[in-house]
Amino acid sequence: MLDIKWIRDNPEAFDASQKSRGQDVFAKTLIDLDEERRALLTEMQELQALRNTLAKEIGQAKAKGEDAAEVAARASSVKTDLSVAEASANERQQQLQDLLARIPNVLDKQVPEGGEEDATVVSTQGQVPEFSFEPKSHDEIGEALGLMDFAKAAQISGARFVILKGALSRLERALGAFMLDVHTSEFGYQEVNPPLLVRDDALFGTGQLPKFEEDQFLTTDQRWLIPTAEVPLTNLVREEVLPEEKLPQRFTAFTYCFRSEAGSAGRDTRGMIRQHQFSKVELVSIAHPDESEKELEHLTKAAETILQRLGLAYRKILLAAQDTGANASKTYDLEVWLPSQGCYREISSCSLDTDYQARRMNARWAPKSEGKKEKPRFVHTLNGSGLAVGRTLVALLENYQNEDGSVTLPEVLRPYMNGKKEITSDGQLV
RNA sequence: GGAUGGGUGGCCGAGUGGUUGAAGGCACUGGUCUUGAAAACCAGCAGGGUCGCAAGGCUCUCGGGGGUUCGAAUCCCUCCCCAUCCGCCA
Repeated sequence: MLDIKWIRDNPEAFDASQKSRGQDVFAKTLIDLDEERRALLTEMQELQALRNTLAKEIGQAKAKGEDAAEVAARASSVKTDLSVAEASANERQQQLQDLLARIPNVLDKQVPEGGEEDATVVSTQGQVPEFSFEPKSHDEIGEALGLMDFAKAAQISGARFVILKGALSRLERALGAFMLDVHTSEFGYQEVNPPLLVRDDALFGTGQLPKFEEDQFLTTDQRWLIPTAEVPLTNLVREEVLPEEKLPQRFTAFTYCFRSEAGSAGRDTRGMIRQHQFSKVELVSIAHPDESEKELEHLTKAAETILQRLGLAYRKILLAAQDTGANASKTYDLEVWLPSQGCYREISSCSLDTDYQARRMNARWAPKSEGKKEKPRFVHTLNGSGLAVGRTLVALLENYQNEDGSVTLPEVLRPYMNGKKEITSDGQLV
């Protein structure tokens, strides 16, 4: 959520950002609406003041035992006017709120113009593997191992589900544990095991509601399956006022995520790239506004470290305007090399959301300053995948596959795989 | 799911229709005292909105929303949350 006052003071900056994003709401609409709202508000408040004065008079008169009938009659008519004024002020207020709730964050100045093709490649790391044979796709490998079953998953749950078994099931668990260990022991994140079902307010707080309702799964009791652990993790600070010295707060969680994938019909239909349910290790930082830029680098580095340790080739890109999510002022994507597709595919998305989410969930911090007492201010929130576990498994299978169909396990994972080095072509761990 | 009791400022807690945005305490900030610290004492200390150059004014907020009333933290309705007991259950 943006601050209407900020928009009032910076209409050009707001419009420039909206234009870059390809949005069609501009400052003038909002400012006009806000002006009307404020006029109505003033009117309403004057009537409230009058009401309060008269009510006090009545109270005083009664205390002295005097007759207050005349004042009471006046008060009664004020009451009628007031209810009309309140109704129109509230209506305008609601209109403005509804509009603001759907407006995306203001883009950082560094964000390049354009769409998907216009991302800036920040760095490219690791060695793209060369194969002396035609590399297979992860789903071919997994099915050949007998450890990945899309057909049965479809029978049980429908399209966009998968069943992992044996070594692959274990591999997913190992990856989650490995990632959590790195983040908690090396990057200062606290491991959290959050709820996977959340209320409207939580989703509103992180910005999935009201605009992206159709991407979520809603349960029969009006709770939502989390599309990412970003939702419960960021909401950990909702309605809090954190002391300055407690910043930054860093949280990580290994959870399942659920997405309806409405509107992505036909995309990534094969394999486990795009599923209704997938596991992810999420990173969330709650930061001081002056430190948030730096915190984004810290968070992204944590995610990159996983890729590096796993020996996967990847690149880091800065998303262009139209590809940057509504919450974010700036987003880095990490893309991992997938031999079967011969290209880099998103495996992590690390965003600085500035105070956009904090405003929605009223998450603040109290500045600590000598002598002077300052008002609480909104924190900055950041989130990133560190990493998408399902896609990491995909990348491992493809990048570490051997010609005979076996898959070598990277060194760092072996302690998490009972010391085993390889998944053999018949699906055994050895 | 049933029953009961609760939700008040950063925290604890008083307050059951009338100048109560709210006693008291803790925490915090400043000061006095002290070589320094502690203690003691004095003072300050909620947030949002809106008007105003400012000083400051007005207004809203006692879990959320709605209602009764000239006037609501206090009465009514509804929803949410917490606690305890019973039932059910991984």
